[in-house]
Amino acid sequence: MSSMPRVRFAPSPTGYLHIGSARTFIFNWLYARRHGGTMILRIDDTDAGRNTQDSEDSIFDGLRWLGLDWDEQYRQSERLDLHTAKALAIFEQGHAYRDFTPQEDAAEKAHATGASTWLCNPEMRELSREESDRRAAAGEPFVLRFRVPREPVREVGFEDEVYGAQSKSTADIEDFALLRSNGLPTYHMASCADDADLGITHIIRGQDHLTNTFKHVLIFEALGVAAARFAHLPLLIAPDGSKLSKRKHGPVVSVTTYRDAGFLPQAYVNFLCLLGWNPKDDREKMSIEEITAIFGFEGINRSNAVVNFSDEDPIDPKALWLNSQHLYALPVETLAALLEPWAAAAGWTPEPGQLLQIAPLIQERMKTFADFAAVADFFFVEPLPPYDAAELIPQKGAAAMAALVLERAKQTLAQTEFTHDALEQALRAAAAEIGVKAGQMFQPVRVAVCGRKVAPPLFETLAVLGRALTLARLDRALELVRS
RNA sequence: GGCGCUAUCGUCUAAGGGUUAGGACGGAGCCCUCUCAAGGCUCAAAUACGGGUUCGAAUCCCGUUAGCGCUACCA
Repeated sequence: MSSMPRVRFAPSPTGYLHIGSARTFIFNWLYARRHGGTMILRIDDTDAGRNTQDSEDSIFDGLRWLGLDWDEQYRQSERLDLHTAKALAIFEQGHAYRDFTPQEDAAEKAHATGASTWLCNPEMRELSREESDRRAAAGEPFVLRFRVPREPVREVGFEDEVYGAQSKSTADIEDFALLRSNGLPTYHMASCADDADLGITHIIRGQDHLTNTFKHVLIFEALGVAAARFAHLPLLIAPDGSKLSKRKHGPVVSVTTYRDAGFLPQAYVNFLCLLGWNPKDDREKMSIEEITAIFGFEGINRSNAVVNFSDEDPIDPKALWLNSQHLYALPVETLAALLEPWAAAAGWTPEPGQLLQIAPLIQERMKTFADFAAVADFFFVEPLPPYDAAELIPQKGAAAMAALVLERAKQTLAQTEFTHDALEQALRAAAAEIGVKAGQMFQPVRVAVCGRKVAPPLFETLAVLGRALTLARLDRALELVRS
């Protein structure tokens, strides 16, 4: 009987929610939800100097926007006693020692060893317990270092759920710090103590921690606890192959960018999932429920994934397409409701029910909500923004034809029922009567009513706009074409 | 420098000894059509390089190259 998995996402609050972090959260979340396990959010705020409340808030905001939740929450800084106690336990077991080398000298000595890797300072590693205690009692500052097994050297290994069997010689692992000279635990110490204490069963995190894992295995051993299972995720990288960084790549790495760009959270989650994971069939557009149903480590690949943005366009084209697919699949009622804040942002106040009428006309003409204002303006703006009178002139026609068509349209529309079928029938008949092609009839009307040639289908649009507004705009177009 | 990881169309990826190396985005073209979209169809586009193993290698092994990561009293 295996117990339910317990997984955690452990961000350090030093900036906004990074898309790579969001993806790590999602993969943890998927694993937990797939297996009926527990999702834990742990704020790794042991680096007091760099943590900010703003950052923490933006992480929460980002996760909430993505529609993600968690079952337990901890703050690492509130668990310092635990970390220190565990570090001391390791020390008492003889798996760690005090290093009294002043911080300034340490770097120098590490460099002095030349090209080869700094492993330890034998002088400190071999210090007798008596002397160590004496100097500590005298108040001399020290860092507590893990005593990596050296004689004999041995292999440290673990089985990664994604990368397979991993092993590394202790000859290549330095005596890393557990406690800083100010008494605070390092990341390695705090993280392992918490993972052990919280009963984390699967540590799912970025591949940048793959080599750190050997140290963590050593810590778990020294703590006398069974290590969690590990699953490392390929990293998200920039088109030039470099790691995505806030400093270098700016807004591209922030989840809020996609929210503000009018993405649907479920679409962005879908996009993130497809970076480094695939369902093994040809599905692309998937709901998070569908993904949860089949998520597993087998589907995760091992090479880093490029987020395909450019200087001209910070949005990955595939993310955009995926968003459009989710958008097109929305029920119109849902779409209409989601449009409200975007209408408000554009300064428009839709009539009750108006968005519901408009939604189906523009649904397949938006990639994101950011397109809404440009696509739907003529439904709300009166009078229309100025447009070039030349736009009113039909294909293979002249200004005279424009005037003729518009005049005839005006007469026709003054007495036609404003429904799709009636409008189409009447306008086609009108075109035939004055001897122009249907397109030569429709285009000037479209421009008169929408202010441009590119717009939703004409009859639906007219039906929504209504007779009064349509006739008023036709009048204005006539003035324009005659002047 | 040391150690670790990775390498399939421009990008995301499938194929894990036998396929014309598949799909998707993006690009090009055609169809549909009242414009624009959406949709349908077609085309161009990849196994980093070199050695093995094997009847047969994208796939297994070795090397090279490249990229990434770790190498802090950051996380």
